Amino acid sequence: MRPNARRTTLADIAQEAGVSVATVSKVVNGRGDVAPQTRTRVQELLHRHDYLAPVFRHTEAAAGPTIEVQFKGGLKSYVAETLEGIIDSAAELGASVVISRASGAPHWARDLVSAGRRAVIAVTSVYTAAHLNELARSGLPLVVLDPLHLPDSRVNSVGATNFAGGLAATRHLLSLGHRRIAYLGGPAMAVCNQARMHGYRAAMEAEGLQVPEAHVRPGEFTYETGALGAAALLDLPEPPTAIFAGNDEIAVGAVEAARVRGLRVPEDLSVVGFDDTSLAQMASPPLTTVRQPLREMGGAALRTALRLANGEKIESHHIELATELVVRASTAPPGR
Amino acid sequence: MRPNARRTTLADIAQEAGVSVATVSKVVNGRGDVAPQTRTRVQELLHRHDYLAPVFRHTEAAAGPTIEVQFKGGLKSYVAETLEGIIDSAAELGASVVISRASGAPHWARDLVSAGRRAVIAVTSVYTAAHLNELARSGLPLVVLDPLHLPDSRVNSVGATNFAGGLAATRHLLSLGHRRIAYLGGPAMAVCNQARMHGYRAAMEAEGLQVPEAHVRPGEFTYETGALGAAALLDLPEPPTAIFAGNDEIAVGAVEAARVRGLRVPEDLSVVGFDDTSLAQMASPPLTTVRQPLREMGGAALRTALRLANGEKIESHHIELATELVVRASTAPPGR
DNA sequence: CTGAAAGCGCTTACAG
DNA sequence: CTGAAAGCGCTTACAG
Repeated sequence: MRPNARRTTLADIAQEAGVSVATVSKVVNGRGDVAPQTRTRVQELLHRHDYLAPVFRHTEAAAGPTIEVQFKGGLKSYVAETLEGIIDSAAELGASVVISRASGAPHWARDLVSAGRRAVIAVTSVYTAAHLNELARSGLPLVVLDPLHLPDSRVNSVGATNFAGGLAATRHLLSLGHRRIAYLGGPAMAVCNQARMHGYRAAMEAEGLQVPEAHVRPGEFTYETGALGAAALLDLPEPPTAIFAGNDEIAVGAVEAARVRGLRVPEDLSVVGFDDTSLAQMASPPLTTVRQPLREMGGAALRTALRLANGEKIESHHIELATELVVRASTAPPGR
Repeated sequence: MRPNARRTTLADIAQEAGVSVATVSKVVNGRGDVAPQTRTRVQELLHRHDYLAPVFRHTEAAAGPTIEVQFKGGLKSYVAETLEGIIDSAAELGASVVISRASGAPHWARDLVSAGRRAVIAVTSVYTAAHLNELARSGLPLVVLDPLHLPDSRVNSVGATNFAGGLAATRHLLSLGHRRIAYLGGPAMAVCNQARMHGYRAAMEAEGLQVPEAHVRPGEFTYETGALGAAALLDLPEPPTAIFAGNDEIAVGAVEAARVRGLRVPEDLSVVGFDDTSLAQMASPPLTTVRQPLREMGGAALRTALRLANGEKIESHHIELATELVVRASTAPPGR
């Protein structure tokens, strides 16, 4: 960022605001004894001049602005590949990446500001009104990657075209000749899951096919959901000949459920995943899946975070990158 | 770290060293115009009092000391699970984790010091003499996780009992009745690979078995090495009935090579992996493998890094955590 | 609520 | 090489 320019000091701001350095200092440190009007004017100037406390100048000069990436649950392939995209874009743009688990500690956002973080990227997390308030109070910008909620204009988010992906996956199975296709999904409340499922439903309806209730099963984005859900589906009087899974882990669990029952994939059962993490390429058989451009999504989130940290305006509070069907060896025409 | 104690200032050091604050300041900033003797005495005191420049005090108060984790190549399951261990231990001990790819930039170590990093953890990397010199000059402590070189007394490292793991994996296959067992390994120069291979050789020799040259194949720790290597092994006039793979990715590649040839695992071919990453649990069939306690290894590396950052002495420059055989569904007695 | 003044911890030209 | 002195950018009691 601005290589040679002398950094703005409190004195600069004080002069421009027509107040004393002491008053500006109070605003920076959030003391109470400042008139609301004065506070607003000074804050406005601090922001416009991208004022940075001297405690952070040294660090930023050496390692650039630092962005905090928070994740929930395990550091699975999905998160790891997104993180790779974030790290590489950060290296390119001269920023640093701190990684941690999302914490619900009382003043987490203010603590992050004190630690010099310039923005937060949350990977697949739920944010509550309390979270948003805490963030707003701290002034820390947030970018959510693969939001679990509906895009909310108060937060910036990066996702993928989940509906189109669900549609493409299901059409692929239909074009192979499948008619009994089940959907084994993630959490019912997650928007990404809903979009994938509705893409599936849209494709089925367009073909004039009824979806029996038992053929749509929500769950978690885990191997166990895949193994258990597929087992239940295969025990149905009229089992599906193909399963569209909400992500690759579910798909791999479904493949294992088939294997345990002596069914071969794809001869006896076709399976389509979602994400195209390294798991999909290494599954046996390699998985037909819907690719999410995870590294690119990570890169987009990082760039957005940096722009917000610089006080720039963002054109759109939500962007989606294109998904793409990748055909491998886990799908084939239905047997017999 | 030391919650209430007032931090040591330059004035404290100056008084104790019997020099002026200006001189101490010069030492801290590495200026040339200080007598070598004076410099040494002052440096000694700075280190003993754990002097921290004011630019870093604020950050450390809010987020603890920050440790830089560097990896090479992709952020694979192996690295991701280790990183999880590092992150969790850091959260517990109040430290922050910056993650980046290893860079060979000219003054990388000094840049890290300027950015306030207190130590570096390198995951599975090679370090050259140039690296070690750059580090020594910067004074930044290094901990290597799963070193690719022989433990060197100049660097601290954390590993696992690879030889014992190789022995256990091979004995398991022998006890199932296998006699033609092949080793499909990683890079020939990597010590962890060498130790696994020699564990395998030791188990074979103890049983009085000759290992044909063609049954030991080095490669990379990748799926491709597994797929290609297993294909070559299975084309041998007398193919092995079992393969011990240097890691889980190689094992999964071998499973796929078998599937492609119409061979079933474990009925026609047994496969044992190494690491027990999530890949092993999600493979089809689930992989018998040698578990490395990756999270614990990450935690141990983080604790060591923090102790070094605090100027504490470490008892041993290398520690190894125990591996453990995990039997799943990819191994069985040889067929027919 | 505001700001003059004292103070803090550090850095830097410069005289010796 | 060393350090007295001026200066920097900020914070904090405290008087008004």
